[in-house]
Amino acid sequence: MSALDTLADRMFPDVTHTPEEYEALYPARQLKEGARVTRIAPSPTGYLHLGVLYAATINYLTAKSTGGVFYFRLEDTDSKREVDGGAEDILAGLSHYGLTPDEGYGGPGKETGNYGPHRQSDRAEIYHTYVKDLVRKGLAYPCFCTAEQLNAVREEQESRKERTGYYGAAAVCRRLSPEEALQKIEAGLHYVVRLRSPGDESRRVKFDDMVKGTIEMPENDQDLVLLKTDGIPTYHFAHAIDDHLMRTTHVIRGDEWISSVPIHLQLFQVLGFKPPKYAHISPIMKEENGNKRKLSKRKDPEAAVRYFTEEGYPIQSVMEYLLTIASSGFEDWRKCNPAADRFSFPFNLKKMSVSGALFDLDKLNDVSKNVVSAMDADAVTRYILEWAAQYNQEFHAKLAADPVFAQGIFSIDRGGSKPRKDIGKWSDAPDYAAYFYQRPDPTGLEYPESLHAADIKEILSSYPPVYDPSQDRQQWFDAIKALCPALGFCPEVKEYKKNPDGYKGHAGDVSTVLRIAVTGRRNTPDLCSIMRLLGKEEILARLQAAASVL
RNA sequence: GGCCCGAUGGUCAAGAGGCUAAGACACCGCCCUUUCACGGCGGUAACACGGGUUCGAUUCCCGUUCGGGUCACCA
Repeated sequence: MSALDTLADRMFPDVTHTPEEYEALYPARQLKEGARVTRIAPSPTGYLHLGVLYAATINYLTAKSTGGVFYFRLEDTDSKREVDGGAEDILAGLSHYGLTPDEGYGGPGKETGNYGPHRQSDRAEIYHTYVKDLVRKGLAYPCFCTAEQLNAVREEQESRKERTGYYGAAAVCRRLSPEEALQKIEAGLHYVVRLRSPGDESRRVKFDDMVKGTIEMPENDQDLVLLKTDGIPTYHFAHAIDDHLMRTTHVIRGDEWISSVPIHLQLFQVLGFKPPKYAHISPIMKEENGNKRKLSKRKDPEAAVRYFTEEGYPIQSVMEYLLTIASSGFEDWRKCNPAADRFSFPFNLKKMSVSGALFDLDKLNDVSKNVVSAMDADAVTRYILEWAAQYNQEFHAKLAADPVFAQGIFSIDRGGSKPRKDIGKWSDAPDYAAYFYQRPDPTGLEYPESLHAADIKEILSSYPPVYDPSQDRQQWFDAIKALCPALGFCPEVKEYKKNPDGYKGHAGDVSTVLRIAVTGRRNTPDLCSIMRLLGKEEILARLQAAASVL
């Protein structure tokens, strides 16, 4: 038995399996040619972030469009930063947006697929098996340097303006013999396990990134940490092991990882794995003081996907917006295929934008108004009810008290070839519907300045007798026109414009006065429909209240 | 600072060695119209800078500037 074997056994006495066994346990997937296996592998350090949803969308689309597999892996190797319920929130959020993984970690005790476990904290044995093998082969070694020592080395390197890190002369533990290392372990010293990097900084690695193109960088020569003191792997090592064993074909992740690719490639090489294809996507940015920066969980409310749910953006809207950012062709495709399932969009990683897009709320709102305008009243009412139950109970109580009336509100001017686009998110609804539930304050009404109070009062008092709820839109307006001559108003707007001085105003002004008295607003959807919904009694009461204060 | 990546209107973006440099959002104007919204029409607004290569660069090359990322026992 060699000294390295002894060392390896001493370091990992509990490892009973071999890498070969795991290779056999997780065989290559039997998928059709071209099928891509992708994944979303968030770490539960907070709630679902827009960036994660975005990356998940792209991974999902990539897998689905090729008949592949999209799975979920939980990267919970940093217990210090873990947030309670984070994993569940992320999982629930993804499903909510239609990105349900085909396999993976599904919550406490829930695992699907043949390539698990997918929670890294459940994979310690696997990682240890591979590290042990590396130690035995002399490709990894224990390092006993303390944080203080490491800091001292770094400062030294900085003062000499050298590249910092654990490499070359700084890599003291690399030069320990297996016997010396064993001795330190026996002495009870804590250690991490480092890779014995075969890299050379003067050589260059080249790789093809599916979105950024060909990239060339110096080779990695850092003896990076594989296993932390607590025996838990670092991201880099876990990435290599997991994505290999889970047979990921395409690693699609944020471009903050791009500078680590030389490390990852080296890891795959040392472990004897075939590396996956990489696609590094640009993050969604935010503008601040004229500069771009990544959307920040702390500073930007819209970074949390929860924000969109709370604001009441339909899931379709958020997804469509994400897709327009992800692929410039999406909007055109959507225009040609208005009803198509968004996931049937022929997505292509190579057409993704290379630089990060600024998050544009205006654009989201526009996308969302289009989405909402295509829904029927039934759906809109249902969604608003659902949203309000959660985020605006007072409003919910009003709607729920009379669902038919509520649906009536959202039916006005809906449907047809030119639907209204007033509502972009459900939180717009309370204000949109306010006057249906509350009489305007008669003393606060603002009428057009061109009209005299006396004329307004006359309009208000002469209208009630001609109002009949059974009138259709045309009859309703004809009745208003018929009232005009006696009031000194011109029934026809066009005619009025030819001779403005001959009248006090026109039929439109008359209806505006009624509109204001009934709704308290100058701008509303079709007044005739509003009146019919409100009911004659209510209308008369509102008109009278308005007239009484003049 | 080292190493990577990037740069087309305010934003998102097509584009290609020669075009009047698309389109969408936002903004402005006009039309339609009982208000608003919708819709239609039109408008303001861009190839970061300096060198090359070329008959001709916004497009290719180099440099500069600016922006972004990364340099952990975090992911």
